[in-house]
Amino acid sequence: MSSNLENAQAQMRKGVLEFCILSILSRNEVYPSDIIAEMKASRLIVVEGTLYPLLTRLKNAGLLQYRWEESKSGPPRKYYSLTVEGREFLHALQLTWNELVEAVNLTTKSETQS
Amino acid sequence: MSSNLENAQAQMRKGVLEFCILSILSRNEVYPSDIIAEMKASRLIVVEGTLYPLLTRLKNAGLLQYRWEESKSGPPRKYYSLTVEGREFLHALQLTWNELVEAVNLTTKSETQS
DNA sequence: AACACTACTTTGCAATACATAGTACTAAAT
DNA sequence: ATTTAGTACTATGTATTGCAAAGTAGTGTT
Repeated sequence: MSSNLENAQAQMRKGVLEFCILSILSRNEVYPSDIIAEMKASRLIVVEGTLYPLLTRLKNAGLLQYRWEESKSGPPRKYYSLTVEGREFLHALQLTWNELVEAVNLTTKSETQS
Repeated sequence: MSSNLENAQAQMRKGVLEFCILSILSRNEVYPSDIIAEMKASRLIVVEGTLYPLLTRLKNAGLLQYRWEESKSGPPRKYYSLTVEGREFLHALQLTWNELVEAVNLTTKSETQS
């Protein structure tokens, strides 16, 4: 059983997961392990069991596409990239994120005033 | 059926829900309708069916306390406030939020570099 | 007494992150 | 050539939790 704090912190991270993954894909065509590495470098942990189904979901929604590529060190990899629709989607999420940051700052930093 | 975009946007907001509610309670002793009004003013929507169970959960976790207060215009109200433990919890969440904003900015704004 | 308004509670559902286990391909070791 | 290790992708079950919707109850007005 995990603590309340860990739960709440995880909740926060969950909210931006999709957004971050799409952002990473908007810069590079990468395969899942690359994404995990990049997110870990930014202190945003993702694990396989989360990422693979999420990528499939985004692909089925028409936001992502992939191509197979051979690998020297194992089975072939799925290299993902954004579709046109995916780019529009990402743009909308970026706006939402900016608004959210502003809203949270309002809520958490404003003083009582009558 | 709601769109993918609405889903993703809602996910983002969910992540900060607990944090914002605790923040509001750290400034004022308020009852649930006050919280709903404040969050709506900051463009963060919460509805009764979400808020009431959440407050109960936080209270059971020892982060909140409440006292009953009579109302002129209806049934008595539960006025909530943070416990000492709740304040510590909120402080930890504030740190997490700051780190998250930084991490997201890293992930979404950094350019490809080799 | 009936109705409206406000406040709080409960129930069931849907979305989804995660742990875990499983499949499959490649390369190296024996 | 078969086994073993490493990598990549897939599938399944569970727990959390936000929300819609329906229900209960107190107060004041008509």
